[in-house]
Amino acid sequence: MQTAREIHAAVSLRGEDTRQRLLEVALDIFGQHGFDGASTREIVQRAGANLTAIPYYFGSKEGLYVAAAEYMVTDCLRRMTPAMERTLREVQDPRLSHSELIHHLCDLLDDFAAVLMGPQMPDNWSVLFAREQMQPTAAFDKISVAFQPFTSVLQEMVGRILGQSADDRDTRLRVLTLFGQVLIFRTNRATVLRLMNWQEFGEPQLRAVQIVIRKQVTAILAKSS
Amino acid sequence: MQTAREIHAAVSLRGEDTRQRLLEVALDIFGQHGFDGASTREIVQRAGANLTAIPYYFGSKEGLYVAAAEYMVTDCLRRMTPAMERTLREVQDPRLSHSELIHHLCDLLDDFAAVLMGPQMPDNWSVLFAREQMQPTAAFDKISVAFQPFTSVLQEMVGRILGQSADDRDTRLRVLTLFGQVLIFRTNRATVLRLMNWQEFGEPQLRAVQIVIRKQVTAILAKSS
DNA sequence: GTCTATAGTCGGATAGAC
DNA sequence: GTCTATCCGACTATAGAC
Repeated sequence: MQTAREIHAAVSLRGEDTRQRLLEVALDIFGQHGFDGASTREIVQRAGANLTAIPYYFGSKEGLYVAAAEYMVTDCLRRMTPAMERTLREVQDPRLSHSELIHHLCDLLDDFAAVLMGPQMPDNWSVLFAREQMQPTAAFDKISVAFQPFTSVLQEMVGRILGQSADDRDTRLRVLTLFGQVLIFRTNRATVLRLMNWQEFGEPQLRAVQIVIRKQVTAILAKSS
Repeated sequence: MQTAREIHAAVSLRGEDTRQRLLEVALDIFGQHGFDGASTREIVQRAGANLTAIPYYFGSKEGLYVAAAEYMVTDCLRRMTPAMERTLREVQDPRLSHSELIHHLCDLLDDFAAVLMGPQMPDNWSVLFAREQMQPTAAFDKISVAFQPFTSVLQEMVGRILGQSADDRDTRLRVLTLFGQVLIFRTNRATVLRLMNWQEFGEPQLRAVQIVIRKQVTAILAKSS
């Protein structure tokens, strides 16, 4: 027989579980149809929850949207954390050579590409992310803040490699173009697949992309320039 | 007094005008709210047309969407055409030096950036474009076909500069990363503005971007690499 | 915490007059 | 070609029982 506390705990667990499933399904559907196009009915149906669970847990459809976006960036960052911590450790040594620094930077970008292109990053997430870039909503702040540590690391490394401040305008522009070279394989996937005659974006494709990016980053940051 | 033919011509003109206004407004609103979120009532209201004009001219809401996407790429290409024709003319000379070729390529990318970032390219257009990239609809084919000449030119030039075939896999990947370096300033505008501490994307900002891209493209395609 | 029932709004499409 | 009127389905949010 259950005590009152155990019953309450069980109920809470069930509630947390419902909340979680709603977040996951909502993220998928908001990405697919956009905020306006997404139907709360479809969300609760696929999540196996009741329609009124959305106002109950998230206040409103908009609250659910913001929570889903937050869930997405948290998950992305969690998968980027190991690579970032490794890089921070490697870079602590102040006597690293120019080419060693470039090597560590390329490793970090490799992992970044792997997270972006990997099967763990559903297309629908990217769509939601892209939409927030061009039409920021309340969710954009959460996205932006969460990604700041990552750009900081890149600025530090690029600045050090180029022998200029991490906050230098040129440094920041360079970081953005580095991002761009990786991101296009995500944001313009349809064009990439068509131009490359690829049917899917799997392991071999990721490898090819990583190789080209390494070549280009090395050339861009080479000492002669 | 008007003849029957003149009256008919006037009506046709009015019809064409309504059609045109619907296209322009539809493009803006589809970009802003997505296909599902866009309201035909809002479109006709802002276009000063009647609700039934959409089924009449475009068959359905979906027909209007495809027509609007087609209208967008036609307009973009029209603005890119002068630069492309100039480049094709410049590149005809088979004795161009390595650095001259790079120079012409940079000029083309400059114009590409100007079209992408310029005030003539509304944010909402980019959003529609981005959505089609990740969730292609019937409109994607029209977009894709229209842009093919542009990628062809880039493949030709990059291949020639690197001394390899225009259809080489490495050539195509290089072209994509070149695109990426420019496109990120469009597709991730919110992140760009925040990282650069820019309030808007005007003439000076465009200039700064063009300078960095020239530097990087030159480094990437330098003979030593 | 979860459910049913329902209110109130807005969506796209069509019929038919002019 | 343009308009009014209308159908009917889908939407979010809420009240209130359990």
